[in-house]
Amino acid sequence: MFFPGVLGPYVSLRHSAMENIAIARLLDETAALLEIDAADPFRIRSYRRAAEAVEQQTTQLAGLVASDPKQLLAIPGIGKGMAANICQAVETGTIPLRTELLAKYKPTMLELLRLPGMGPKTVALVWSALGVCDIDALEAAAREGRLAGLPRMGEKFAAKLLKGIEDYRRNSGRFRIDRAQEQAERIAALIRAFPGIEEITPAGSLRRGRETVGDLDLLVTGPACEPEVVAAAVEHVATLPLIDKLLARGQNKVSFTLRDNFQVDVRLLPRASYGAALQYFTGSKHHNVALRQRAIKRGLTLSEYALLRLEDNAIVAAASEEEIYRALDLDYIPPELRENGGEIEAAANHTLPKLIALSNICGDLHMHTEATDGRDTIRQMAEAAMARGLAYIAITDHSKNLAMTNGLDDARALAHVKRIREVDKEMKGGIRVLAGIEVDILADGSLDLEDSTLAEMDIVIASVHSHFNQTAEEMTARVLRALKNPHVRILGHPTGRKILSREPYALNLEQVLQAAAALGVAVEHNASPARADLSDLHLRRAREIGCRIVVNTDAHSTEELDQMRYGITQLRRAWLTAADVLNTLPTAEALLAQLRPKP
DNA sequence: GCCGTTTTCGGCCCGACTGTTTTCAGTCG
Repeated sequence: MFFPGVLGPYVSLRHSAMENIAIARLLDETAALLEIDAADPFRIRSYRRAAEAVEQQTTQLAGLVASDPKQLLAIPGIGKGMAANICQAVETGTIPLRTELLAKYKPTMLELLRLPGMGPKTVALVWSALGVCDIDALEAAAREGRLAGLPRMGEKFAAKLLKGIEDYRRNSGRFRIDRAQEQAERIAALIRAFPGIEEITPAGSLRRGRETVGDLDLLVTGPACEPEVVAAAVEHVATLPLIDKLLARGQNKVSFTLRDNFQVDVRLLPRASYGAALQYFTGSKHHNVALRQRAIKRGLTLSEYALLRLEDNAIVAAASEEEIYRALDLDYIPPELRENGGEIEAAANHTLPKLIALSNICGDLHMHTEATDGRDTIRQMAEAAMARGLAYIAITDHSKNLAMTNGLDDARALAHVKRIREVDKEMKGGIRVLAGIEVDILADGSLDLEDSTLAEMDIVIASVHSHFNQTAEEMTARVLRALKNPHVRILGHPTGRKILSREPYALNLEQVLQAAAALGVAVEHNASPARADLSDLHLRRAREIGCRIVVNTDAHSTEELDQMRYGITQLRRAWLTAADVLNTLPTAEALLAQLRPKP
């Protein structure tokens, strides 16, 4: 936590302000280096656990280190050694063991671990055998066939690796929307501390709700941003404590990067032109081009400063986006639709859809508890969901095939249903708690629990968790067979896509969506920003085909229930309305009636 | 390295799937 008002913006907070997330990253890097070093796997796991524990703390540990380091020991997973590591991290910016290992290996090797198929053993192997320690060298080695001499590295491996490198390069430098959102909120809070700042809005792809964000554009306005006084506010922004590198500092713009290389551009704008700037910097580029063409046809010209009449440069609109769109004879276009994908025509014809909103969501049908890999209890999840205004939820823990998550076998799953039913009663109608399960689809398309077990569930979500290198035909056949199991009511995260780490697996999604529509199985859009597994195009297609769509958080803790907002953003980008999504139905009964009937 | 003891040593989520090594180590979830 930063306190610019107390410490003043000029005090270097570099170490004392080391945030939990940065400490967690150091611990995690140490774990990765230990893996490459083939250290004791349990020791490695302690570092990983410690990293997770640190990340989940709601108070900043740097403060604790300064006041009472002993309190660190109260955190589960933090013992004497880790407490010392955390203190070192806060005081020196690194951990001794990490420094030591970085002398033996190279920091770029940590990046290699992010490539699919590259685990610690393989990273260590290419380093010892070929001296390869970064992505460029690895790519060269793969292309030149130098990997072929190494165990388990044939043609197929090299091809997969090159594809992985390509995907990685395409996505690197971009940040997941939730990370960008968090950073935007933190920076906005610091900027707002300056008197005379009234409004701060993230523009660019964050405002449009893209899955990933390249850099952050923050637009700021208020009396302090008027031209004659803006210099002081610019000074405030240019000296924010979280700035790592100051890149540029102009009359009303400050550019900088954060420690993780995330670039932020802050623009301080007078109120009178705020709408034009917001419109301009929100984009997209294609949307803006089309809008400017439309303006010219009307004898107007649109820039980041204003919408002007060409003949006499008179200002037609500038202060708000609404008046700019209105002056162009358009209905207001929500940022999520601004991709030049037909939204301008629709706005002209008054046929823009009334997009779904977070407030339309009445239930969440996919979440985990401490019974498997979740963090909280059934009761805690129910209470948290109720506090968020939901009318119903489904508890859907993992099944046994996901052994790593302590997945439920038939006996445990049945016992879990009992407990869910009890909690449902305890909630006394404040919220309905449905019993469910997320079963795994095995390679042959069968499910990993007995039908008699599934029959006890209100909601059965079938998900593919292991997809590896199957062909599209194999994957599709697998999913199609699972859909035919009459107990399955939802197809979970159907593409298995993970943002920033891998491509969607090959799967004939068209065939799968058709089958789901025909069988009445709902298709899930997973709201978790790590997955966002159906793209907006997939979602539009699903609706066209007549698929029932649900949006679920797949929350593993009460806090993750908040991730619903990111799922809604993706649905909005797909032009979906509340009527297109099943879990906007007001009651559990209404929803269950719309899902495929239980056999 | 952490934890929880039957307190100071032994346990620590484990099974499916991959490539290509004819028998399994490595990766993934």
